[in-house]
Amino acid sequence: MELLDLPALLLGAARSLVDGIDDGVRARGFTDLRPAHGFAFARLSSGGATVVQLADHLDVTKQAASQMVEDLVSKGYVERRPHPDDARARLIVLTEKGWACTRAADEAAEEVLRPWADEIGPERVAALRADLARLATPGRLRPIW
Amino acid sequence: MELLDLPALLLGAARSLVDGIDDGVRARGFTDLRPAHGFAFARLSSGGATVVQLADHLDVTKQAASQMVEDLVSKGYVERRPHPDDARARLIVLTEKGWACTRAADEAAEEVLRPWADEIGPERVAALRADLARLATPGRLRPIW
DNA sequence: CTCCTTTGGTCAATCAGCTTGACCATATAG
DNA sequence: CTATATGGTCAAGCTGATTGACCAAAGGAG
Repeated sequence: MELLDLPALLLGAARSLVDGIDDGVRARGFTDLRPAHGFAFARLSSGGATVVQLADHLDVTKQAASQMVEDLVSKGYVERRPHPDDARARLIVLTEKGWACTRAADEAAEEVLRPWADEIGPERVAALRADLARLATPGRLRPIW
Repeated sequence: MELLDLPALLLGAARSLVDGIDDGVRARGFTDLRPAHGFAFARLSSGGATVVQLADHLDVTKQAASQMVEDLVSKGYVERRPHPDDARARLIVLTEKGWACTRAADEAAEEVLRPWADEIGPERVAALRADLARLATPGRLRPIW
């Protein structure tokens, strides 16, 4: 059993997926975003997050996360609100534009994955999900590009 | 069926794998390499390649590939030989050190993948391989980080 | 309550890896 | 033979990250 091509295969699949979704998002009019922003949106879409929480989720320094937030604020996707419990912190939340983009990303992901999922069938999808989860360390997601 | 977490799952698995292999390679004494170098080595290990071929494989510009080759030459992993058929071109080939590193990477990959493959069984591995291949565009591998 | 340490956040400088643009040498087509 | 295409390098610049310094508010210990 040749295992050694699995990393390349996995990477290739991940990249196709991410690129496909990114294309779909751009096609829906959000042309000033990178895939990494999508992972930030995913974190922000459940009640917002602080810069530090975002940094932790993206596995970058808080400075990098802060720069990204500044970028997203200037483009109108998120806004900084005072944190309800901590006067030092700010709660970063999606704006309406941010939500619209999130919906567009969900549509794009569905569009890319649906034909593939239908082709291989639900039980294979479930198996793949389980096997991948077992392979991944419980650690965090790093959006790499 | 919730498909939308698959990108993150895939990315997470790919990253665990790549990081695990990278750790193994470092543990074997090759501390001055990044994962991207591994993908270059994979291309070079089958008879060498020109800078342009390498650039194509890595999906970067030929300038970027050239810089990477220069880096690997200076570290002793590859060498530039005159190309047998084309006086403009140079054939980039692995040195003995480059081969040693390639073997180390294979060992590391085996070490990371074997327990997981044994756990889920060969038929699941085969299914996963097939499903991933179907998901990936025939396009090229991009080593992203 | 006051001190001291920890934590959230930003500013500034720097770095690594990649891109674009210009250029040269050789190959190849007409 | 000339003209264009291709392999490769040099140089400059950009982007997304990093490290380091710093400030303000929080939280624990006396």
